[in-house]
Amino acid sequence: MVVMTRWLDPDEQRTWRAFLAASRALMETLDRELQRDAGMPHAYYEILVRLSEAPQRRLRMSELAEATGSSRSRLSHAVARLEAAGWVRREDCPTDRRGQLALLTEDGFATLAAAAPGHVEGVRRHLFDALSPAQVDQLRRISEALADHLNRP
Amino acid sequence: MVVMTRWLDPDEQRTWRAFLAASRALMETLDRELQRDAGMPHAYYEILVRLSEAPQRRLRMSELAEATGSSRSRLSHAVARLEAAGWVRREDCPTDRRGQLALLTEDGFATLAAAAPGHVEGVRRHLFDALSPAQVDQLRRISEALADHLNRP
DNA sequence: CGAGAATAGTTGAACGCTCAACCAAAACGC
DNA sequence: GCGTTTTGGTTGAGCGTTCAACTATTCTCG
Repeated sequence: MVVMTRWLDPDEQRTWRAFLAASRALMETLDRELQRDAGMPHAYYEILVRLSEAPQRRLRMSELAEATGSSRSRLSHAVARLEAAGWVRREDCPTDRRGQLALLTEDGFATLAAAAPGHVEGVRRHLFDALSPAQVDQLRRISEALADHLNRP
Repeated sequence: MVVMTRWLDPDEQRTWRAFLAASRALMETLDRELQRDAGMPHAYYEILVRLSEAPQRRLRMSELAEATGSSRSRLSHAVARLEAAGWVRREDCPTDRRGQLALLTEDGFATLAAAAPGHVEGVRRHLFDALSPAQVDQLRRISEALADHLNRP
């Protein structure tokens, strides 16, 4: 059966391209800043953040993957690099012999603490400073609706 | 001089993380679909789109880079691959001997035409179907403000 | 005009991500 | 209990991006 494409009208087209350009530019800017100032990509920073917030600064690999919205494979590669940098260590999971825990080292915590102010400042300058309080609220609702929608079975 | 970090308040934190998760998930979903259905990443699809819209389906490399929000290096590598696939060809620029034109081949156009309906459907399903018309409008204004802000000198 | 600066584009190495294949341990089902 | 399936995680190859270095042309202006 032939299904007609629901093309985008000019408004939708404009919205989609603006969103594409803005989100890409924002991410690239933050990524570049973090790479320059802390020597790590944003994805790695996020891993350190999640570990730092976890009880005992340790998480199962699968939980960490879930928390950072990453594939298991990506996380596995990333943790390998973070381990080589001395910022993360792996431990066997005591309750499941398949499992691995990733834990943030003192070094990793210190590196994160050093990187955080600059990065947060970047998020504020590049994102929040451009938006009114009402827009921030709108963006939150939009993003949550979107994330919800994408996670539907 | 010591500058106090302007940390994110809980609302901002929530907004930032939601935006991060949503935009990443959206891009990954569309990228995966395009890779599966058309054998190219979203970035390459965008290059073909821009070329298809240009007069005579050809653009200077630097204009193409600008239009797709890409670095010259990235574009150079990308066009090399697209050329190998037979979707794009390079030509010398007649007015500037440093310059190169990228032009969309018939094959490239056909491939784009075949990929477009599926991709547009994906954008609609994953993005617009999740939002009210008011939210679409809000997202456009937010994205344009953001892009503007990021381009300020 | 001519020297220096700016612009256009390419290249190669290093890095991060994806995908598919894989191994090991746990959970399930009869 | 034991084969099957599912889950947790890793691995290596291939691809796309970044960054810095580089060549070649054009622009600037004293």
